[in-house]
Amino acid sequence: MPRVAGQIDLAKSEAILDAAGEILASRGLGAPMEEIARLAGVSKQTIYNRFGSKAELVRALVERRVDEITAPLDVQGTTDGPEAALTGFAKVMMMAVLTPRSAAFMRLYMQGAVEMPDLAQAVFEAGPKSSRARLAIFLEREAAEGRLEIDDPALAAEFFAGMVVGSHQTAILLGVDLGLLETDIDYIAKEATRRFIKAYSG
Amino acid sequence: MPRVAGQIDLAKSEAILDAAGEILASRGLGAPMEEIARLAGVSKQTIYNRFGSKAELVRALVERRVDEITAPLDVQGTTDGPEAALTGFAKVMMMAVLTPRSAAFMRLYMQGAVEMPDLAQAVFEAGPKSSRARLAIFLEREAAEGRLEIDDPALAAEFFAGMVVGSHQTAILLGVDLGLLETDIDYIAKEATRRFIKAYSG
DNA sequence: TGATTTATGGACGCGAGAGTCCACTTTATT
DNA sequence: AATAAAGTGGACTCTCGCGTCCATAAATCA
Repeated sequence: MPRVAGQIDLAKSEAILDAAGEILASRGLGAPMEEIARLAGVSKQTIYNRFGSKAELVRALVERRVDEITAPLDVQGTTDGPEAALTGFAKVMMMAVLTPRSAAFMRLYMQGAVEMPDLAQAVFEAGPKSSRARLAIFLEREAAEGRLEIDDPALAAEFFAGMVVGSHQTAILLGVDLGLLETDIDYIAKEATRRFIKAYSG
Repeated sequence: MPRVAGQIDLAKSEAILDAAGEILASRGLGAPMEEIARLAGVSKQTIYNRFGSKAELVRALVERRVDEITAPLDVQGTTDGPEAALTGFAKVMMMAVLTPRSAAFMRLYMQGAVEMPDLAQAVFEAGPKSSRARLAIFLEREAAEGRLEIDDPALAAEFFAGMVVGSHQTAILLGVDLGLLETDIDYIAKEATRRFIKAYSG
């Protein structure tokens, strides 16, 4: 008989979300649906068929992105002291935060913070909060094994993350290009690690 | 003869800017001019007579605000070590950054970063950049007088400011209420100062 | 008082973008 | 081939907000 119901092309939904991310991140929440449809190679109606409304599309987009950013920021402990792990964490974190792309997304979330508070909350928990929490766990372990002296691991994690990201994040969110090179990132990561360990040694 | 030209009520312009700040900060750049006019107790036409366009109004608003935020973040050095000065700086900074009002303004600037890059740049230089610069000067002085050992004062200033503001800024920009009390701010300021000094002692 | 400037407020033109409608085409299934 | 679901594209409605226009009303000077 006929084509069976619910047989939609999942790749097309992905294409729509990709396009939405591209357009919305660069032009803000006000960007028109027409453009998203055009970039996705899809008719506007198809977007509405699948997502219902612009708000729902944004919701789906953020939820997918949340899954993406949760993963990479783990802290691998080694036996030869916390230096390497902290420096590695610092580098990954800077990379994650300071690319124009993630800055554009962050601006998008912040713009939506008023209209869609629950989404912004989810982003915060999947991003900054969870990465700090993992770092705190790592620090607690290091402290337990006597390599550092930390009374408040959560606060220490905040401090380290803050040192690393610092005002660079504010700058890039304001669209100011600081022109950080890979060597700068290396330097900052190493120096932050060195000072942090000094601050938390017995 | 007639009323002489250019005899406009300056207080009215202030009222317009106040209202614009209030409305735009809370509702974003998309908020309608009608509301600003209503809150200012002024007709819409008057706003256009004085500012010409919405973009110009925003420009004037940001320029005024830039003047306001440049002032307070000075670092008062004392002879009895850097603790008090740093803790004071930390508290002022947290207060300045973490109020809902300044967060709303920051969101506004970030939203405008795409359309009005020069404005966002001005905000960055008047705010984060200048406060770090002042802190760096203070640290350099402390180092020169042998109370701290700092090879890179600018980076050290970034570190301290980052420790203090940390992820709280990201959170509040995302509209997440961390419920920081005055005692929490005290605790963070003191702990950050303590660790920072430990990290930068000979 | 009379001339002139500024302010009011409400109506209006205009463009833009969300979401809908619909006739038609494509795609998959039996 | 016949059938039904999913997609297309373009026209369409509706709402909203910017910016303008204008007739009228204060305010300010000589």
